[in-house]
Amino acid sequence: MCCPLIHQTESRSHGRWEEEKTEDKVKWKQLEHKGPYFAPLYEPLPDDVKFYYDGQPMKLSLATEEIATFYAKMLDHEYTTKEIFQNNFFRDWKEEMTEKEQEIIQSLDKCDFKEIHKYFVDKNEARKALPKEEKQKLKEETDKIQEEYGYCILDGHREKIGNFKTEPPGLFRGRGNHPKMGMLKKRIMPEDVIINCSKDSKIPVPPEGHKWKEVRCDNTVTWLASWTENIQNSLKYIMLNPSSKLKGEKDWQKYEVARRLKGVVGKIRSQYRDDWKSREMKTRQRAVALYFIDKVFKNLKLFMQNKDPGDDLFDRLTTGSLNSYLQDLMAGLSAKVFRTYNASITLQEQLKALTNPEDNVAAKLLAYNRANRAVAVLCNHQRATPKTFEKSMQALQAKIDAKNQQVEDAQAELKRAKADHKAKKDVKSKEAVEKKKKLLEKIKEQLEKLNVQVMDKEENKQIALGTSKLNYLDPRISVAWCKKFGVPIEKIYNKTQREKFAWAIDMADEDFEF
DNA sequence: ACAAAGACTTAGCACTTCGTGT
DNA sequence: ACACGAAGTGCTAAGTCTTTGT
Repeated sequence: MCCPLIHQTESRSHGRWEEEKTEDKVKWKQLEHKGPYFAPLYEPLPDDVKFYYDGQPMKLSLATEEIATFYAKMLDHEYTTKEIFQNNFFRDWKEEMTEKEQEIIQSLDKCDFKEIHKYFVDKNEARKALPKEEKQKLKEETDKIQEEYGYCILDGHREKIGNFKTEPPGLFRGRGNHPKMGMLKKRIMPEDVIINCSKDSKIPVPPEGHKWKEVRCDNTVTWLASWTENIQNSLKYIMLNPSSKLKGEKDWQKYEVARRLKGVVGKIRSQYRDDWKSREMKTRQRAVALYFIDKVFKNLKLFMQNKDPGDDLFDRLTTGSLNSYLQDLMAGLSAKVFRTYNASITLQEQLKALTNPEDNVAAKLLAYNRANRAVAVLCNHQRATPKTFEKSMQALQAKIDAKNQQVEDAQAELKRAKADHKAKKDVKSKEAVEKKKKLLEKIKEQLEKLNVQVMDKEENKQIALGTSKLNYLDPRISVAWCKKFGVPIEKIYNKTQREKFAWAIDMADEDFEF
C-alpha cells in the first residue's frame, strides 16, 4: 500500500509555507487513461411495440421514440404522477420532436406508453431468467469493459477509477420536490467531454467519427475527464476510486486535521462562549454560528448557506468571513472538520466505554455497532424503518424459538449419554458424552449469537450507519480496536471498505489514539 | 468584497449479488 | 437446487469549500 507518512515528511521539509502550498497543488506527474466509456447508443423498438396517441398507433422518429422510452420505463414510479414531472418532461420532449410530431402530439394525457412499458418489463425479466452460461458471458463482457476503461495509470501505479462511464441520457430525478424533475438529461457526446491527462501519455482515442471537446494537461486537479450537464449547468467529473492512493491520502489528511482540532477545541469552545456576550454583533453572530456548527450538526447546513436575503438570521456573517476566522484559529480548519472531529472522538470514547475484553467476538461486535450508532445518532443519520422490518424480525424470533428447542433436545441427549456412561463405564460411552457436550456448547453459542442479532437489529432499525462509517470515523480507531481485542477486521469492514481504508489498516497499531 | 464557477466530498436510493435456511 | 432477505455496490444528486473573475 501507499506510504502517506513519507509523502508528508517530504512536503514538510520544504520549509516555506508558500512553497509547500504550490507543491501541494500538483496532484500528479503522470496520468494516462482511455477516456470515459460512453453509454450505449439507443436501440430502436421492434416494430410490433407501438406508441399510441389518442388511441391511434403512431410511428415516432428515432429521437422522439428514445425520449418516450425514458418516460415509459418509469411508468410505475410515482414520479410520473406528479404534475411538475409531467410538465417538465412534456416540454423537453416536444422540443426534440419533428415539426410533424409536434403538431400531432399536443397533450401528454393522450399519450399511451403502456406497450413500451411492458416491452421493457418483459425484457428485464427475460434477462433475469437467462441460463447460467449466458449470464456468465454477459458478466465477462462487463468485466472486460471494466478492465479496459476502469483503470488509469497515475504516477506509475495502476489505479481504479470511481465512475468511468458517462451518465446515460434519461429523465432527471431530483430529490424531494425538485422543480426540475422530469427534465430531459441529454446524452453526453465525446464533443462535450474534456480529457485531462499528461502530455507524454497515450491520449485517449475518441469513438470513431468523433472528437473531444478539449484535451488538456492540468496536474493541479485530480479528475480524468469532465463535462457540463444540461439540467443545472454544472460540471460532472470522472475521478478515482476511494481505494486510490490519491484519495486515500486526502482522506488521511482530513482525519489529521480533525485530530489537530482535538488539541485546540477546548480553547475554541471557551472562546465562543465568551464571544456570545461580545459588544460587536458580528462577533456574537459568529460565536453562535460556531456553537451550532460544533454542537447541533443538523443545523450546519441551515446556518452555512444563509444566502436568502429574506430571512437573514446571521446578517453580519458570511461563509467567507467565518471560514477565514476558523483558518486563523487553526490551519486547515473549516466548518465540516467539527463534524469529523466530534464523530471520531465519540466513536473512540464509546468503544472504550462499551467494550468488555472478556466478551466473545459477537458481543464485542455488538459493542462496536452500539458505538457506531451513538455516532450516527449524533450526526443525525436517520432512516425510515425498513418496510420489511417487522417481517424479518418475526423470522428471526422464530429461529430463536427453534434454537431454544434444540438446546433442550441437546441437553436431554447429554443427560442420556451420561447415564449410559455411568452404567457402562467404557471408552466408547465416555466419548459419546464428550461429543454431546460439545454439541450442546455449539448450539448454545449459536443461540447467543441470535440473541445478539435481535438486539442489534432492533436498535438499528431507524439508524443508518453507512455514512458515518464511510465519511466521518477515522478508520484507524476501528483498526486499532480490532487489533487490541482480537476481532478480525473483516467483521467490521467489507471488501470495499477495506480497500478504501487500506492506508489505515496498514498504518494503525493497537495503540493508536485519535 | 462579492458572486459565480470549479473541484471535491457526502448522502441516499435502487439495483445486484450473496448467504442462509428449506 | 431454490427462494428470500440482507448486504454490498453503483449511481448521481446535493453539499462544502476553494478558486477565479469582476
